[in-house]
Amino acid sequence: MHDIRAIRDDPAGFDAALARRGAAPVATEILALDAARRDKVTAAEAAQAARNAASKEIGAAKAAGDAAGFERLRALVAEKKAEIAALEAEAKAADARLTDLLMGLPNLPLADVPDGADEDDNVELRRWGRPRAFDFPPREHFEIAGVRPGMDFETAARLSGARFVVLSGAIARLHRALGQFMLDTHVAENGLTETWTPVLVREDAMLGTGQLPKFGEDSYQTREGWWLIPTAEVTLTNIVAGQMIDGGYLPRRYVAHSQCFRSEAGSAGKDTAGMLRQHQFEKVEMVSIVHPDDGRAELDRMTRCAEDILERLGLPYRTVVLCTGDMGFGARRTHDIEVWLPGQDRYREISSVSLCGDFQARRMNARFRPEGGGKPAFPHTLNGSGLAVGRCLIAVLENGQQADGSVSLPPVLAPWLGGRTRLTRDGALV
RNA sequence: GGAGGCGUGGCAGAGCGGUCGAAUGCACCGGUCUUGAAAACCGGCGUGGGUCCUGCCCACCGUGGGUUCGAAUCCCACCGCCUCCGCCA
Repeated sequence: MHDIRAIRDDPAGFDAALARRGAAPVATEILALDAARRDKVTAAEAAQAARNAASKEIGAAKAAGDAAGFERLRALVAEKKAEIAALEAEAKAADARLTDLLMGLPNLPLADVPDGADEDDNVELRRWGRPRAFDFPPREHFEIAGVRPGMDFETAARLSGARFVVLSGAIARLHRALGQFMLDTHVAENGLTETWTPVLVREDAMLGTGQLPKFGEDSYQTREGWWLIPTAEVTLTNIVAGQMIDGGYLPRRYVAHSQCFRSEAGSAGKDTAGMLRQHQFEKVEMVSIVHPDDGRAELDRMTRCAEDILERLGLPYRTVVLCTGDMGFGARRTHDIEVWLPGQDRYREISSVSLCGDFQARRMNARFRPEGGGKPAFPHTLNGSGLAVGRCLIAVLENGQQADGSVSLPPVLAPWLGGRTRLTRDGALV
């Protein structure tokens, strides 16, 4: 959510920043609602002050035995009371309209974010590794001989429908190894705090991080009203919701390995083969809560944490900065990391790291008290995948595949695979 | 699922119809003392909003209603949390 003062101070600048994201101007409407709200608030407060003054006199009138004065003041208070109720109702209505409007507005891009309409306008920051030269046509992950016994979409369809998978044997273990490797690496090497959270959350949590109110279609909700998290960003970030954080407690850096659930509404027909796009998947997620001065540096740090995982796995990637048209709702700047998938002959998103500024902190009412005293302020929040486990599994399989249908696995995973480093063409770990 | 209890400032915790924006303690920020620190003592210290802004005003004791001249205090509803019993991984 945006700071109404910032909009008051520079409505044109606000609209201009929104326009970079392709959003229509709203500052005029916001300021009109804000002005109406303040008019009502001011009027209501004046009436309240009058009532309070009369209330005080009542005591004196009664004590003095001034029956006439008492009745007169009593009538005045009754009159003000009705007036206050009416004005407060109007102020509240204006405030609700304003909040609804503000809660539906996306965050503003930072100045250094490139303008653009869609992913084609994203700007590459760097590349790491070189895609391997194959002396045979590389297959997609679900076509590789050694993979097929352990990746069962038919059974998953019977159980759950499209966009689900049953993993078994070596593939299930490799999948588990990847998640553990990522989590252990972030904790041991990057100083993040291992966290385990619910995957069912209240509506407030979804509002806080920005999945709601606009994107309810993308997530699942239970009969009891809980939402299934589409990412652990929701729970990790909302850890500080409603809190007053001691300034010395920042930065907070969390990491969690969780199930994620997405309805993929609007993705019909996209990535239907294989396990690239599933309704349920695993992700290792990083979240940082930092001092406002440290947000930009933290974005780079977090991006490096994610890139580091791919480098340890020996998977070629490129890092792009999303253009204004491709950024998510709550982001001010986003770095996507795309891993090379030989089977698709292209880079595909495997991580997205975003700096949200105080946008989510305002929605969550998460504040910190600066060290050395001072007014409470909003911290800045960041979130990033480190990494999407299912997609990483795909990348490991496709990049390591051999002509005979076996797969060479990254040596770094051996400790989580009982020392094994290869998947045979029959689907065994050796 | 059944029964009961509780929601007050950063935290703990009083208050139970007016003198309460709210005692007290802790934490925090000054200051005295000290070579320095601690202790002790003195002072300060909630949040948000409005405004004709070196000030003044308004609101806020989970949320929303109600009773009353007047509500943190009484009543109702809702939300949340806790405890016990049942069930259960």
